[in-house]
Amino acid sequence: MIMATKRLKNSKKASGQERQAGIIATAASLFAARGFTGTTTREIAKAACCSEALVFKHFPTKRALYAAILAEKVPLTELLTAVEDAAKKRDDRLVFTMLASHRIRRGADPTLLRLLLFSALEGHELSNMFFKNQHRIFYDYLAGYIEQRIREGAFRRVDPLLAARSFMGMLAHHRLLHEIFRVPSHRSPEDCVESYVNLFLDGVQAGTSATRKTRS
Amino acid sequence: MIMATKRLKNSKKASGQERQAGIIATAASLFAARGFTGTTTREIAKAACCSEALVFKHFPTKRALYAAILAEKVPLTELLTAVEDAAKKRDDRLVFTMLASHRIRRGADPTLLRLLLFSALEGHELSNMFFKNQHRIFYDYLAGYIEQRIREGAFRRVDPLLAARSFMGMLAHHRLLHEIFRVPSHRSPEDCVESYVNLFLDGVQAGTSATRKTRS
DNA sequence: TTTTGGTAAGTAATTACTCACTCACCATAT
DNA sequence: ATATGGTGAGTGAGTAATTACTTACCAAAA
Repeated sequence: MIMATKRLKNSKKASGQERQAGIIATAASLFAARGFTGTTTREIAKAACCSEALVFKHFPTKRALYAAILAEKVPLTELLTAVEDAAKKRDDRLVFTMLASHRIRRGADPTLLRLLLFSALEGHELSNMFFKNQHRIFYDYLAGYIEQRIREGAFRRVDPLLAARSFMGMLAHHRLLHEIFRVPSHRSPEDCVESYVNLFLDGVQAGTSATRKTRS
Repeated sequence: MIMATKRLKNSKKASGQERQAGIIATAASLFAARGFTGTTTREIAKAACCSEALVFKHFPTKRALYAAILAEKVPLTELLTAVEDAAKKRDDRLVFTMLASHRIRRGADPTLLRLLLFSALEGHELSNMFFKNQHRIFYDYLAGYIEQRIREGAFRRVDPLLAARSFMGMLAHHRLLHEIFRVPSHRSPEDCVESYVNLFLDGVQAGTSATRKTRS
């Protein structure tokens, strides 16, 4: 999880932007591993293979470096356009499976989840924005989709926001168990995704005319 | 959340046990609020209305004090016997509603949840035990109940453990949103509990002969 | 030569933890 | 009644190490 940014021995200097990006990446994994108060600027410098002074040349304070990390946007356009495509075809199963697979997959990196939780627990001011970009965007989108499917009669009349949160809750809890609490899994990620999607879709489709694909 | 242990002005000394319990309670709320590395022994002493030296008379190190907090058991017998009662009557709705209401309720104290998350993120050795006592006990019990109901034909053939985690995931996510990320709620706790229980029961009862109580 | 990338060696403040030391209280011997 | 000595509760003033951050300076490009 923590890895030093190796620098080539013969190239003495890196460009300013490279260095800055390197420091951000290195610090992000340290903050994710140990939290804000648990990480020292000395550790960051050492892991980034430079002096503490250089870190402070790029970022006025430790908090500013932390804020720069939280403010970084994760590109999600690829996933969202693919989901949008499935949504247009009204392929409920695919929509939910894609979202679930994006969160639950083999070798998932717990860094962002840990950053998210640490920032919220430690009460950083940018925590809310980070939460919105990383998490809320999913269940807000999902709530919109569910609302539409209810109007179309494909789902029963549930509270769309609560239903979306329920589904995201299953996924978040799953990640919490395995990535944070280190609970060993007795099923493959794909099996888990399928189970969660089945459970949820059966819940929202109960009593409607929607056909459920049978499982083996 | 954080409150100093007030001592009466005329009674100069407290008994050893009282002091120890007071320090534990005070430190627990501080650790929950700011984490282990984010809390100083000076703050703990000040909040407990005594000197730092006295804190170290009771606990050899800061970590030992933290460990004493995590090792404390929360009495859950009252809830579990009540749930056991509903389980005997095969009142599925009541079983799930009681468990959900215990987690989601007005004025719920986020202290234990914060301690749980902080201890896991910061990687304390006792974190697993704390997790087991605080959380795992619920979904392990629930998994057993679900397994039984499947055998009885009341629930469809789902993976009991995954199903139990799904339900607990809805609740954990709900608490995370409101108690940690401070997302305002648009529904009452009771409404949320009802929605979650309905959604879940419809999911596991789909295709069985189980009757679902209609909602307004 | 000026700008840029980089650092060694500081600083004052804070950290967990220790030590030498009171003080109140209480049973018992005088 | 009162002096005696023991004990547990409690603390002020430290300690060495670590913290975030600064200053003065250097070397290699441009």
